Amino acid sequence: MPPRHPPPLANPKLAAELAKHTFDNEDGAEYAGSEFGGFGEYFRNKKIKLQNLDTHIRESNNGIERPPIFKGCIVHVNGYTKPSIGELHKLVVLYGGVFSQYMDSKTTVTHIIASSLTPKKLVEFARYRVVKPEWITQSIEAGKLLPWHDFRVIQPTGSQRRLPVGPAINEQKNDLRQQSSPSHSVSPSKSARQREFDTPSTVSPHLTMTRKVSEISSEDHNSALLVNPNTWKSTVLNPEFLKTYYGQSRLHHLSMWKANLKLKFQNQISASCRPPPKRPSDSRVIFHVDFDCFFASIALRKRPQYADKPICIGHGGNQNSEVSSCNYIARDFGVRNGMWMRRAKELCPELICLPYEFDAYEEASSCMYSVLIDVGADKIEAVSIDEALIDVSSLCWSPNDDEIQMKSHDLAKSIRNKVFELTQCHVSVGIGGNILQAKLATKWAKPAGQHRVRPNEIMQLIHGLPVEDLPGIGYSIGAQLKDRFDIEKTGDILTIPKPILQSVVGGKNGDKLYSYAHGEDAREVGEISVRKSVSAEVNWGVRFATKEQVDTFLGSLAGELSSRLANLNMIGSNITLKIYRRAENAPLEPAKYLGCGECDAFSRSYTGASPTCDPSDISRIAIWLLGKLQIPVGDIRGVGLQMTKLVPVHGEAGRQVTLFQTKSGSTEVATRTLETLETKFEEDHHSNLDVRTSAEPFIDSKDASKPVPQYFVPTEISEDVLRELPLSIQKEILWSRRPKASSDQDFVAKLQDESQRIQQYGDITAPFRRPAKRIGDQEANRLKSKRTKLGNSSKNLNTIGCYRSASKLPNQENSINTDNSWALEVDEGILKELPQDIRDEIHEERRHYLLNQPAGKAGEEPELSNAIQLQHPILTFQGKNQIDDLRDLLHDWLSASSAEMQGPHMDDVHLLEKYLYRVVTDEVNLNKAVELVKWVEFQVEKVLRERNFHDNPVMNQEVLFEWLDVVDILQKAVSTAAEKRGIYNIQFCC
DNA sequence: TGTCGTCAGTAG
DNA sequence: CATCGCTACTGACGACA
Repeated sequence: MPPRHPPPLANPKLAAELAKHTFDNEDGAEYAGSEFGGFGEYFRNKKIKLQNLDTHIRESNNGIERPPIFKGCIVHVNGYTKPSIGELHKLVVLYGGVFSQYMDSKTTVTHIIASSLTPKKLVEFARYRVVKPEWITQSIEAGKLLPWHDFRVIQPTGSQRRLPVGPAINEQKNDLRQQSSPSHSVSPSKSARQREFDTPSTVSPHLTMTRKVSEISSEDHNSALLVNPNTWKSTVLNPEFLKTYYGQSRLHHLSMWKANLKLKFQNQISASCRPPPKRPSDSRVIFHVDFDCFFASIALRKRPQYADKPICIGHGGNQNSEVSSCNYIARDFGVRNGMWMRRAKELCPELICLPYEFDAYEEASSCMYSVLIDVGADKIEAVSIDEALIDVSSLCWSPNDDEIQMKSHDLAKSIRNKVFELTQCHVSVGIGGNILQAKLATKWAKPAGQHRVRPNEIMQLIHGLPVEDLPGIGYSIGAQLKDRFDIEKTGDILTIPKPILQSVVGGKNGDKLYSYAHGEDAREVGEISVRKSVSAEVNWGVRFATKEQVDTFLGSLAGELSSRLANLNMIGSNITLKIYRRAENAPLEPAKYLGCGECDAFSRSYTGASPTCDPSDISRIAIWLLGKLQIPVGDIRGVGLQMTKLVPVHGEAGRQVTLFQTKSGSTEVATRTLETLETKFEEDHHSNLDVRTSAEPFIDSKDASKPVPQYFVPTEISEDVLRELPLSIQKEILWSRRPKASSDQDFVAKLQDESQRIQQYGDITAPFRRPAKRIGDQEANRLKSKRTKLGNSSKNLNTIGCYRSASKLPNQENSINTDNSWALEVDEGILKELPQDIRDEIHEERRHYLLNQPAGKAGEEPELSNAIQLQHPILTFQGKNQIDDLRDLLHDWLSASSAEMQGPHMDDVHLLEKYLYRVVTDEVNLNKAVELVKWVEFQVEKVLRERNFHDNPVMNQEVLFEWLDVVDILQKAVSTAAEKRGIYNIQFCC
């Protein structure tokens, strides 16, 4: 047994954490006197302890005088840093500064040290001096406090998006990046040691040239890159991409295999009528069966000549491909899975790289599983293609431990022999009293062996293991434990009071660590779990130069997701788009060919009222979601689509499947799955089922000839999205939105009140009915000539680069729309009216927007009609959409009404009001709306002046007020709409 | 207090 | 030439009602 509770002060980092910890409001039972005698009392006064710690630091460097470089500085460290938080603490204190452990005291903190910040922290710390750790180390080297500006992590606004990428600066940034936090990287599980090679390597001479030009856009860069047809073929622009990519991606295969196997064995369990006997948790025998370096072993079957040579599996033997598996000879050289080939070859120059054989893996795997099925275990759980758990308690357990030892060894031996017979590959078997123990035992079993962890050995065995060997503990948590507590071994976990541990790694992780450190594991083999998400993503070969390319690829990815859902007979109502964006300081091309390099991840999701698996629904939603992210298309390095809130397709199970490309046989699998899933769903997801049953029926259910449609019908879908949907669905949505009790006061409610308007005034709904894909050429040309008046911005408007979302969903409407494209169309006349600061802001937005437009390929101007419909719709009112026609219309309306001595008809006013509102928000033409309001005002005054001249002045005054009210209402609508887009103080002076 | 959206981490 | 950096799940945390 490891010492459970050594004196805390033996470990300075722990002492620091303890000192930070507040013991208020915690159940004292966890560390009552008997367990952690004196802790609470000893650390009652945190400040004293901190001072003690700092004194301790100063004294430990006996006598050496150090300049008080950081005098007056109060320094706080955020996230992982190199040097670590502990070392920085020491340095700051040694050189005269004060170290602040507390986040909540950041108001008094003078500097925050961080290698990099998550996007959230970037915002949170925007007002603080956030500096790289080098500020500390270099200041000490220089012997004086260096200006913090030179080390800032957050660049001042204005230059955030585009930094000059001249070679010298780039080089420096790469240096910094190598030390940056893994939390910022796409693959945090990769060690920093490996990632440091993820720096730009050889690029084509052409690209090298372009990189020397400052201010080159990522879109231009991509255009240049894609000129090479071979490169183009490897990217997502190739229509064949998904097929070839997924065919060759090891990680894709691993994930798919895992999911399929899991499903298969869960079905088998639920299909078997005999429920396995429930056993107490202390009388179980679990086997963990695992192929030894699976891929490598398979490769060697056909190539026995390499059996005694170091080999590995990867795509091509070149520098930046990843080692996916390697044999034990290669491991002796230090080669590891996931390592880049270049590094592996450095470690082992003789290393031979062999190709993948995905089909062979499946075959060998199924042999192993057939052996395991024949064992007659109580339960079986597929962990992955090469790894499984079986619960053999019925076969092996006995009150006598020696008997368990004997029985389990015989069984393990026979499993290993049978699998080897069938596959010529070795499996190792780990045996233990729970999953944790079995998996750990496998480490001792390998290679080609078996090992059982006896109950009396378990603690001793576990306590010397690196914490990362525990399930669920990876690179990140491991690093935190090392940084914060200086802990690397599992046994040391128990030296930390649980609440303090939890304050660092989180509550659940803390619990898990504690029970694992005691050798306990509550999980059971073959636990049934319902699939909660289906997703498809690509983070390699993603290079876009235009928005059209992104849309097309999102379409393909939506198709992929749709067909995966269909194969599972699933539909879902929540779609999440995930985007990897090239990190601020990352080079335009990472070291890995077409890799994503260092990225920031963003996601946006949308929940509809009823589930779907329709590819065009998914595609439209995805495109719309991307609009919310405002990411320059050239910086997109990864795209993912995920469907959640899943429900199984009821009834005609086969029908949905046949709508999509389906592998032969998968229908059968899916159908078998169905009952299991539905049963499970009804147990687990009552509320989810409600979603479907409560949705509006879109097609008369009495019409039995039609299939029940699974349309995706968001209740609060934006008009943007609505317009993109097929006409039939649009109508159904409008119907489902039919008015309940609409208050005259509630403008928004009136906007929802569509269906009545359809009947009364057909024209107002014209924008909904317009097939968004088809705008007539005539109309497009007229629009073009109109747009040209905006001057040199017209090209950018039409070629598109930045996504936009004109309207947002309720609850997601933030104070200011971050879309800055609106700035382009603010009328110069209006601009003059605005206060100076707002004018500046608009100019800045214009600059920013234009800067972020990817230039279309020279000589390949996208088709105008196509480009326009991607921009925004031209809304029609009573059949008119051109400003002059509309003026005529309004003129006639006013003249006719006033000729009859009438005030306005309020229905007409509301229609116009709504139209103008949407001209601003959806058509994104503030100028047009303002001009129309001015026109109405002008007409009102003019017409009424004329009437005044002839008729009863008293009558006319009442009517006059009514009409002036109309002007007021319209002005308000336009102002409100403009504010929604972040434009204030609109002037309506005629 | 519960629910939702987003982000991060993990395994194989 | 290169290269094929996926996917399902859990958990934390802040915003919101």
